[in-house]
Amino acid sequence: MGIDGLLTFVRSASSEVHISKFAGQRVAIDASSWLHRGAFSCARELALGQETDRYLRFPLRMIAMLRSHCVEPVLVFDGAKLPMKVRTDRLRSAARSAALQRAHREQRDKDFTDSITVTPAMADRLLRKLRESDTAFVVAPYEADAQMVFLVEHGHCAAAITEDSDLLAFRCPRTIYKLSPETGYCRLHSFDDLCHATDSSGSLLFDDWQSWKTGLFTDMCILSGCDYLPSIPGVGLKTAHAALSTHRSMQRAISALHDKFIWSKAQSADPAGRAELLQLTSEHLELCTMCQQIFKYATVWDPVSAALVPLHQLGTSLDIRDRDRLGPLMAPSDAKLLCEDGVLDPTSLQLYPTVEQSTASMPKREDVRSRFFDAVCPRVNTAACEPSSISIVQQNVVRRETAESALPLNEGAVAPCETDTFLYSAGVRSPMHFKAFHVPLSDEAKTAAFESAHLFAIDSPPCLGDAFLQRFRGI
DNA sequence: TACTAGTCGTCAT
DNA sequence: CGACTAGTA
Repeated sequence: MGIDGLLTFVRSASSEVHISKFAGQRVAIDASSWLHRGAFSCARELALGQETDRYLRFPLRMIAMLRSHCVEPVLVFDGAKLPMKVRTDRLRSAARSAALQRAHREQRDKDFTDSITVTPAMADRLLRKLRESDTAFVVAPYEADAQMVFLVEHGHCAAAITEDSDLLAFRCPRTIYKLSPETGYCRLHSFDDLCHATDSSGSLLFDDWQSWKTGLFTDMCILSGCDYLPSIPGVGLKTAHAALSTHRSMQRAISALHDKFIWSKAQSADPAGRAELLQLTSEHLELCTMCQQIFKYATVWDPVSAALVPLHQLGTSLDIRDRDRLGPLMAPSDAKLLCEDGVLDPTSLQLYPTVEQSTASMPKREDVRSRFFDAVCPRVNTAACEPSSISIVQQNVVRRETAESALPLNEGAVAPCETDTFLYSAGVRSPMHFKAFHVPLSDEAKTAAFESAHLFAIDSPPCLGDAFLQRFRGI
């Protein structure tokens, strides 16, 4: 998905350049897309579970190509899945499994390549190569897209290289698409150049660019359907653009689109359904507002402060449920190991198996980080590599179990849950899967729990889209 | 005219 | 993931 058709829509505001335009500068790379392309060279082996690392060739070749033009890459890896994205992820992984089934049956090349999945293990192997070659990297806590935009906006990188149109929705200042591995030519989209974008008849797409720049452009992407939320059936980029051009706000555009949709279904006169339709409209607006927040405040890693921060400064404080939709925070020590050191699986927050073995024999860890951030970040704390407590509690996956005395209760892993009960973890560090136990705690323990700001509970995230779409289709 | 659903290519020999 | 296209309202 991404934003379907967006790159074509704004093509007039992009330009063909050579990558050497960025000579002497750093660029952020969407590492997953390079791993994905690399995996084509060994799709069959990967599908059959055979040992191979040929998928590393392509990314390494691309890195060499960039360096040959004096462009220094910073590879940005995907982190954990955002709760709002489960719908899209589920669709994609279902398609991959289906392809894998067919591949096993019919042994067709196409099915093998369709089944390609970039796994954390593959990312781990690339990360190791990057350390060997002193290549900079960042592991995003959640969306690599948001992380790349942060690096570009804060001047760590001059541009982002990707194939995903979401970077424009994130308002990335400079994005490079279609970088040719052979020639080094590519298509550059500068966000501010969008003010010159025209349609096929040559008229300006974004009149009063300032208002598009500050929000309407992203609103257009959301309304046309993004990874976090499907669109109203029949609404694509053109319609979203037209509605926002006329109405100039998400709220009014949604109202207008709903009216139009309902008119087209010729049911506007039904008085019984009217109240429910109003309800649907306001729910849709709320879902779109959540998407706005993700595109603006998604959780990213700030290499300078060595902390998880929102992509942009949060104007107002959000309630905890809204906050966690942007990507739950985690223990600072975990965030550092994950994002800067790249030694944790983003989903489980467990050390990669291979790394765990080497930690067991207590090797030096100084070479673990990327060169680029050495200057701004302190040394790795080896002690922090020991598996410790979980840092995030996601109530919808908590399996409530009775506490048993035999279980080792790690320090710190406490989250306020009910009045007198706290969730106390048993040392599993994944924000997505873990066991927790209801344990009554002493007052001191409660105080300690509240004082550890990084420990908290979140409500079950909604699986967006499905129910919403069904209700629309039911009209 | 615009949206949709489907197909194809991404590597690399 | 995007690009491209034939089919549809």
